[in-house]
Amino acid sequence: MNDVICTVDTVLLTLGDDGLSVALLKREREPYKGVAALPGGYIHPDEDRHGFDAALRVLKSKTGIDAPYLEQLAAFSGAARDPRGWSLSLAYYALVPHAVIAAAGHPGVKLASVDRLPPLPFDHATIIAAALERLRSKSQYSSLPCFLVGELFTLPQLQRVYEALMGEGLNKVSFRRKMAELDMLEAAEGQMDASSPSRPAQLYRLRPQFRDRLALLKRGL
Amino acid sequence: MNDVICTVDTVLLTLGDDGLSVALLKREREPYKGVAALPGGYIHPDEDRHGFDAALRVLKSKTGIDAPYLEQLAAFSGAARDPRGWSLSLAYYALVPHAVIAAAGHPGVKLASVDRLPPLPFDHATIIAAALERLRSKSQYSSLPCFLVGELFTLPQLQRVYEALMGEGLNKVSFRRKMAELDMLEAAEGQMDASSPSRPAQLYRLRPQFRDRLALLKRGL
DNA sequence: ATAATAGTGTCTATTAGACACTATTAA
DNA sequence: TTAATAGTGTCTAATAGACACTATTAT
Repeated sequence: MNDVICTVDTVLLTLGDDGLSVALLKREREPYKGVAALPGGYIHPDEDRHGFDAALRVLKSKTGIDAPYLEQLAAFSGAARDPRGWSLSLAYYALVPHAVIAAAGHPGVKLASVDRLPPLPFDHATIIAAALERLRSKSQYSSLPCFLVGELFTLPQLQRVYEALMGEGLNKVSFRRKMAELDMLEAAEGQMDASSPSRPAQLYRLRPQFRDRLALLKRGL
Repeated sequence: MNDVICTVDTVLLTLGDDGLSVALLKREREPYKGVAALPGGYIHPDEDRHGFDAALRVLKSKTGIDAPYLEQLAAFSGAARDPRGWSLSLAYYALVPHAVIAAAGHPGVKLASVDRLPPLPFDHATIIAAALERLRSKSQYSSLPCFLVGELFTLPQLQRVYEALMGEGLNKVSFRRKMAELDMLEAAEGQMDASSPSRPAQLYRLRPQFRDRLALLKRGL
């Protein structure tokens, strides 16, 4: 009908020791064989019910990660982006806690700090830039950053995540007011200690209704 | 390679006498021949440099409209949305002043109020709903609504457009403070009168640098 | 002058941030 | 006890909205 190469690419983001990082994999085939690239693959019309399914399948098969926060980013298309011909990539982005990547432990998956990306094939650098912009923008007014922390977390931890994403310090009182306004957290009865030579902080978890959708603020941040 | 049907669909929006409206066209071919649908068509890999180009071409050929505000909305894909098979539609949305549609004057183009849409083929109702959500959301913190008015407009007119999109009245003083903060308007030297049996309002136009990109508010409207 | 809407000055209410103070743990 | 960080009360600053007043036109 019309010979468009249809693929999905996924920007899998996590927050590790050297900040926000993307999962990259060495390509197994030409073009760009051996070059680190976003986990991606062809859409399988006989297997994937829709694009979202395809992104889930690709993530699972290439990184071992199962049910992350996953959202369509945009479609990237054109004659110039792939040497094989006119192509269209459905780009998705996913957020996972750092521990989840370690636990999945797929061999080829390497994390690269978004501030020190290697040269990337196709328009993958553009796709990552778009994902970062989306993540940072949505972090201003939603619970999106919660998907970068584990199931249990403290408010100071969460605030540090927001601060890392938005690149600026946040007022503690305002931050807590906003989290209360979002009304998405519930206190766990345990307490934090481990790392702290100081007062332990209350642990929280996401309330069930916000584990697969976002809580939104009226007036940002 | 993989047999995915690749199309573009465009949600062309305008603000007319009965509120926000979408341009619909009767389909010339099966499936759904004769049914009103979004202007759309196949991607032409030999002709379109990328998806955006395809959307421009489709809009021009089906509605006669030339250089509207045009932005990618999302990709809609899957096995179930088109009886012909697994398909992927790149959806774009466009904003134009009402007068532009009249001036283009393509025969088959009908405007339907978004509150009274006819039954639509494929997932076009979903696509329109997504476009409206995007438009309303971006209107909260950007100059997007300016693309629904003509080249010259008054602040009261612009405020009415914002109010129509957001479905609520806005404070006049705050609205004007925000427009000043956006710093995107320049006064035209003429004055408005025509319709008014009262004081004429100052005419404004978009400053050149905002004619093809958005001005953004820090803290929403 | 009157009616009608444009445009502004200013007061009040709401929201965000600064800052300090109390709380709770480990050593 | 001290050091360190969690958590909160409260004052101040910034922003948004209410409201009324002046401005400019047609009749």
